[in-house]
Amino acid sequence: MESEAKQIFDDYIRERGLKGTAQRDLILSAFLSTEDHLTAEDIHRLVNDSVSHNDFSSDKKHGVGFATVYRTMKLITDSGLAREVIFGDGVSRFEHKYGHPHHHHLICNGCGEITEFSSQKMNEVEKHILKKYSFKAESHHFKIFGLCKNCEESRNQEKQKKSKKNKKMYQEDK
Amino acid sequence: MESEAKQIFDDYIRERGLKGTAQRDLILSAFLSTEDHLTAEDIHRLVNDSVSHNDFSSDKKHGVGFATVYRTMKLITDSGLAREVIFGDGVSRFEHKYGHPHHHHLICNGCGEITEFSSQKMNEVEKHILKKYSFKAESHHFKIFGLCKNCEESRNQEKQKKSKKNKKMYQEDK
DNA sequence: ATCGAAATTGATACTCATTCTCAATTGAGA
DNA sequence: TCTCAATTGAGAATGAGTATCAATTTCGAT
Repeated sequence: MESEAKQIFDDYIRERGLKGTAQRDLILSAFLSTEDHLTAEDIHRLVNDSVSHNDFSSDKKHGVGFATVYRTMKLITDSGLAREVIFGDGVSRFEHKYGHPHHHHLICNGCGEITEFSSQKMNEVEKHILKKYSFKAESHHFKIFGLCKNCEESRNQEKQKKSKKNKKMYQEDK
Repeated sequence: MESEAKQIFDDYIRERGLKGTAQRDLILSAFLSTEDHLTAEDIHRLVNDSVSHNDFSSDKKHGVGFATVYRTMKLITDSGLAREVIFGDGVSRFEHKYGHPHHHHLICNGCGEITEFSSQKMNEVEKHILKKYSFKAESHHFKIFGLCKNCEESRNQEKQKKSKKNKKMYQEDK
């Protein structure tokens, strides 16, 4: 649960002689509040929106800064609660690691939806590859980009409408 | 072969009403000259080094600019000769696509060595996943980060040497 | 071979995510 | 409470990649 995660972070902070702060609490809570794959900007927004809604802090002059979000997400990642994922669009995202066994991702190029999957068979194939190349894995990630069911269907409908405008078309390798 | 690739690029250029230029030739040649996974900076260096060695162009005032490298690599990618690969270190790399069937990567965190692999079994597992989620793949990429055999061995040796230097140690009461 | 419209180029300014710097503030152990 | 190291926010800095633009080059039409 969320409180377990907070305990883990708290332990991590104390073990290192670091300090607990209101900002770190806010950022961790924001991160834990959803299962989404959040960017630093997402977290920054979540945190500052929630702060402005809390009137107990009406004397607060500043929101939480971007630098603090980045710094804290690094701590949360190092504590083992988060994993950084890179989908190649130039922005890092953070996903839950605690209580979330390793998985891979389907990323929809249409709507951006992210679906997680895992496969025992794939793990076995990977193990075989690693042995073959005498490679010691530290992390691994299979990403499949494409179209989710919904986006594929709506794209087909668009195609029918625009079917006269077929200009550019080259084949993918297969 | 290299000439076939150049023909493909030439065709691509002409089909689009674009122009052939010395810079584009240089950049394509640099890209084709190696099987490495090159960054834009790598290509920029390769191109400008080779130019300075060619005395036929001693009246040339400028080398090929970074912008031209980026622009041309985009063309080469669009022509189907290159594929952009993102290893998550903040820099894009380009690898051969023409004549190189799809594959995945082992990336050594120690020396940076990149090993390519492919697996029919993995393709089958992927096909199964795609069906399960009704997902239409457009691209996919399995990356495994870790240590190659050499780096793993030298890391173990280092560990043995430094095994006495364990100073900092906080109690782990759990 | 020349002409000229259109494409291309290099330099440079810019964007954008992320990191760094630093003075001011804050947390927590003594 | 005191003290001092850790933390903070603001803004500067970084670094990869893109956009802008005047000058240059290409290439098909003449």
